[in-house]
Order: sequence, then C-alpha cells, then structure tokens
Amino acid sequence: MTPTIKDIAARAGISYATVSRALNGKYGVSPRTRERVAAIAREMGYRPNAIAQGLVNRSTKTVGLIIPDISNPFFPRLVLGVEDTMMDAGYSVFLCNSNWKLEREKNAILQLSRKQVDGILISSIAARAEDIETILPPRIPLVYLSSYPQGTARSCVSLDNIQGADLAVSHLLSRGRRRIAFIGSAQEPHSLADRLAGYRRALERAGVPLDENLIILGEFRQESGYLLIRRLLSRGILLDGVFAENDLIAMGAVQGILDSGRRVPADISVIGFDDIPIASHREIQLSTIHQPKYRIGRRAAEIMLRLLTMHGDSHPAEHAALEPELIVRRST
Amino acid sequence: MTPTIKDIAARAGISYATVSRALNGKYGVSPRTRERVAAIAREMGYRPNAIAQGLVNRSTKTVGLIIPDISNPFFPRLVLGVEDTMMDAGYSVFLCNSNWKLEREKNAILQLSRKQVDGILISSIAARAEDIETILPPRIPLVYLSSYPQGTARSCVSLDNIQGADLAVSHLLSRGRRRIAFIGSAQEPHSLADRLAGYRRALERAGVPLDENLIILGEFRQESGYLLIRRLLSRGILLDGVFAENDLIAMGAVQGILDSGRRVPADISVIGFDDIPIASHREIQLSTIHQPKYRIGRRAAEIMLRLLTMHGDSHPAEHAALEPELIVRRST
DNA sequence: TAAGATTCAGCAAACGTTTGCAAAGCTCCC
DNA sequence: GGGAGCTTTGCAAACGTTTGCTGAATCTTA
Repeated sequence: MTPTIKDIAARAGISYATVSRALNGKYGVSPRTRERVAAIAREMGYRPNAIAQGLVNRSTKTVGLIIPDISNPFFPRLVLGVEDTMMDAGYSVFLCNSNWKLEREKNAILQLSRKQVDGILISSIAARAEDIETILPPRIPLVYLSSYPQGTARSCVSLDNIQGADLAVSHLLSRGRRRIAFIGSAQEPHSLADRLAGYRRALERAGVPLDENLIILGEFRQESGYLLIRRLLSRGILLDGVFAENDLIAMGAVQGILDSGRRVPADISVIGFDDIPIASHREIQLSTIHQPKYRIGRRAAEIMLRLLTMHGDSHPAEHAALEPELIVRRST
Repeated sequence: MTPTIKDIAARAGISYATVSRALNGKYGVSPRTRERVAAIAREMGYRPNAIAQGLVNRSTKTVGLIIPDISNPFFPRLVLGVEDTMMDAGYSVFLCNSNWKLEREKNAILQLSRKQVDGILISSIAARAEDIETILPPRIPLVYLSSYPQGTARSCVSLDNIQGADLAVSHLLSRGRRRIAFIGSAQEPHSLADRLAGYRRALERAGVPLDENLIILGEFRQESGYLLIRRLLSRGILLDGVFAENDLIAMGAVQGILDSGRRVPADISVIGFDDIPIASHREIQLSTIHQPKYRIGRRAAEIMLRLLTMHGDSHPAEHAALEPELIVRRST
C-alpha cells in the first residue's frame, strides 16, 4: 500500500499528529523533528491522501466545469483558460459535457455536489436561473461563463452579446446591406435573446425596417446553417446579408449561398460570431465577432478563486462583460 | 449544512448504520424502514458525500485524463469519447493539460494520485515507459491512448501508425510521386518513430531511394509546417510530395507551397494525418489518414472500466491498434 | 534553586461513510 | 411456554487526515 502518515510516525517513533504538523509546517514542531519527518516522508514516497484531507478540511481543492460540448470548437480554449488558472492555484477540475441538454446539466451538478467540489463553473443553456440554482448545494460558489440564464444573481463572465451583435449588423449595414437575415439557434436562450436584441437595435438605429421572415432558428451546427439558408433562398426571399449567431452556422450559410449560385460577399455578405480557429483560416476568411475565449475562461476561474478564498462571507456577484471585437475578413 | 446520514437517522429514530444499509439496498433492512428512510432522504434532499464514501470504500469513482492540449483540434473528440463512456458508468473525469511537457505530465500524475483517482488515462509524450510509470502509485490502472511510450507493458489504444504512414506514402507513390518529404515533430517521440517507419517501409517497398534531406522536424503547429516547407523549397531541394505527421503541419505546408508559387496537388501533393474536422472542410479538402478519435477515447475508457471492475487481480494488458483509413481529397 | 514561561509532543475527537459482529425481536413448532 | 431459527437493528471500528487540549520537558529569570 502507499504509505500513510501513520507509517511515517511509526518509522520516526513519534505520534502521527506530530507528523501531520511537521508536514504542514504548523507551529509547534522542533526544526529537528520537522526535518527528520520530511526526510522520512521523502524516502518513503509519501503522498498525502487528498480524500482524507478533504473530509476533515471540508474542502477538496476541486472544481467542476460544465460545458455543452468540448468537441465544439468554441469551448476548448475556454476550458484551457479555466484549467490553466485553476491548476496554477492548486485545484483540479472535473470536466462535464452536457450535450446541450438541461437534464444533463442538472445531473452534472448533482454528481459534482456529491463529489464535494468547492465550486462550479458552468456555461449553461438554462433559460431560468432557478432551473439550475435550486439544485445547487447551499453555500457553494457558482460562476457562469460565456452563457448564463436570465436574471441570475450569481457571477457571470461573458461577452457583451448585444453590443457584439450590434457591431456585426452595423458592419453589414455599413457595407450597404439592407436585407439582413438572422440565423440562430434556440439552444442557448439567453445568448439568442441578446444577439437578437443587438440585431434589432442596429437595424432600428439605421432606420431599416425589421422583417420577421428573415429571422430563422435551427441548431449550432454547420449543417443547420446550410439547410436554413437554402430554404430561405429557395423561397425566393430577397437578402443581401447574413448575421449568423455563431461561426459554424455562418460557414454553413456561406456554403449554402455558394451552392445556390450566388457569390459571397458580392451578392450576400456573411458575418458570424465567436471567431473560432477555422474562421481565420486563409481559405475561409470569415468576418466575425471575436470572443476572447481563453480570457473568458481565465477570468471566470479568477473570480471563482476569489469566491473560494473568502469562503462564505458575502458573495458580491461580479458580472464581467468583456468587449466584443469586430474582425473583418473576406466574407463581408 | 447539507443533511448527512446521521440527520436522517435522527429523524427516523434509528441508527445511522441502518440508514446506510437502507440507502444502499443492502441485505437486512425491512421493507418498511427501507421505504421510510428513502422518503425522509428524499424529503431532506440528502446527497451521499462521495468523499466520505471514497475514504472508506477506497474507490472514488473518479479517473484522470491527461492530454497535451485540449485546444489542439485532435483531442476534443478523444476527450468526449472518454468522458461519455466513463460518465455512463458513473465515473467523473479530471482533465489535465500537459502542454506537451513531460514535467507537467508527471506533475499531473502526482496530483491525480493524491486525489485518489481509481485510474489514469494518458496520451503521453514520454519517450520511455519508466518516465511516467515509476511515479505511478502501485496498483492503479493506467491506459495509454493515442500516444504511448516505447516498451510499456500497460494497455494502449491507438492507431496503427506504421500502417497509417505506409498507407499515406503509398498513396502518394501511386500518384506518381517519388520525391516525398516527411515533415514531423519531435514532440511525440513514439508516434514520430512509427510514422517515420511507415514512411521508410513504403518507400523501400516501392524501390524509391530514401533521401535524408527530405526529412525535417519542427512542431505540431501550422506555422511550423509553413516555415519548414518554405525553407526546404528555398534551398532548391526538389520534391513532388509531402507527407506531414499531422494535419496542422500539412495545412501549413500547403500554404507554404502555394506562397512559393507552386500548385497543390499539380506540382506537389500533400497528405496529412489525423483527419481533424477542418481537413474535410470544402475549402481545405486535405487528403489524410483518418483517426477515429471518439472511438479511441471510448475504447480506452472501456478498457479502463474493465481494469477497474476486476480490481487488482492480474492486469492482462490489452493493446488495441485500430485500423487507419486513407481519405483522399483534393490535396493529392 | 524554585517558580513561571515557553517549547514540543501526544491523546483523542472529528469529518461522513461502510460493515463485521452481536444483540434484540419476531415467528413457528413441538 | 420455551427454544430454534430467522429477520431486523445497533454498536463500534475503520478509512487517513487535522487540530484543540493537555502534559511533559526545557528554558528563563529572579
């Protein structure tokens, strides 16, 4: 078996309480024993049992991170930002994929709370805060990142989605586009609402009438963008611009437009959202709204660490809205 | 605080041992008390403390997954395959990024073993098995996936890299190419060795002489592929084909070739390895060797589960080598 | 040198479970 | 009515730590 604190104590001929204090640099151990204990521990290859420590300390140095789908190109860098930051602070992170399902989000929270994580970071698709916050154990910190339910009082880190959408649509308008379609997904109710709001705001400010026929919803996948745009075009609906809720949809839309015999951007300009790695590829060159994914992850982790260290006393929720950035490429 | 088994016992007026047995469906509890306990537990919102359970059961229902970099497009689906499978079996997974550094791999193993994970899955860049297996706690299962050190006696799941490389190079040869460069990375010593071996084998079988000048190494990044191929071409070295150790390098190489005024595939054919999502994109269309990433992850997790259930008695290492598949696209 | 102060070490309880063993309660039969 | 045999329950130890309290030993000071 792996050696425990008691084995060390036996070998050193002292009580295991003293070993614990020596190893943890606690007050009340002579330098001599301290060194002796350290030497023996090293020699025996002692590794503290974090489970036992977690039980008595009521803290596991562990957090949960729940995202919809790690194989979606938006999330990896987000996850990396969280993992790097938490790891530097001595925490481990449980990764959970919810596959865009509320049920699985809830289930993940349940599992994580059983595992006594110290905190939970979640990119939630829930529409209402109660959906997920009611099943959360009492005093455990929660930080939303990138996507969060309406009306939560918890900390959030995300992009200013309204502003981002406004930026995107304004850009299309500045290119002389007037019939601008919005292609989105109902999978993330809150980001949909915000980006739609930004879309409306930009049109309104420019005095361009809103045509509800130009707003269509599917899923956050490339195929969805392709199918939706083709359906729109085949109905003979006029349009000269597309604002897609994310880059995958945008890329699908570009394909659909090309396949229908129209040109991008000459006939129809397309702009996406997220700036996933492929968007910048030389052969793709999709205009988009950049999201600093790594920074969002890091920032969320930093807030979590703050909540964790001031354990318990008053949680002043922090709502960080990072600035969106317009990236103009070939597709507009 | 969250209710414990003792709170339930107090409320039900019985000993907490009985509560434990009732909740776990253990033999020796009357149906009446069993139901009463279940009802009270539900009402109080009881959640078993997995830390306490872990301490006494000496099993945490937790595994660690160590990979080089989640933001590298090769890994997300691998991770998803592992996570899905482990989660279905009731396990949680700690994700650790090693950033291609052996030091960080070792450190991750240390952290994970302190956290008492039941097993570790790792995509290791270590060259020698001792590098990582010596710091592993005694009886804990280890499964390598996708990449593993030379000469390990542990279970591995990976592609047959020699065969894959052979397939790729043979394909170039079948296209009439004779001066085929190999562009790789020293970051994963074992996969480099195997793919280089496949490269040599294919050339030899075809009777094409090997030119060491055509073998160059950098990193697993697109920029690396770009720079290396440009350097090669600027030296005036003749070539009509490129086999890149992965798709990122291949994509960089394609750009480099185009920028040097040559055509792909007319002047130089390029084939990659991995079949990352972007490779199949209509504007990229990179020929490559397909790796079933999700399946590799799932398979590795399945092997882990098997090792976990037959806890301890004889570990018959299982070496699963999945079949590579040639995907021909525009770049050849 | 004696009393007080200080340093160092050990005992034992606690964290929330599981589980072997023993005791209590019940049923059933002669 | 008195065991025998079974079912149901409780007691207490154990998992590997941390830590408050207490006691012993050493040091300081007058």
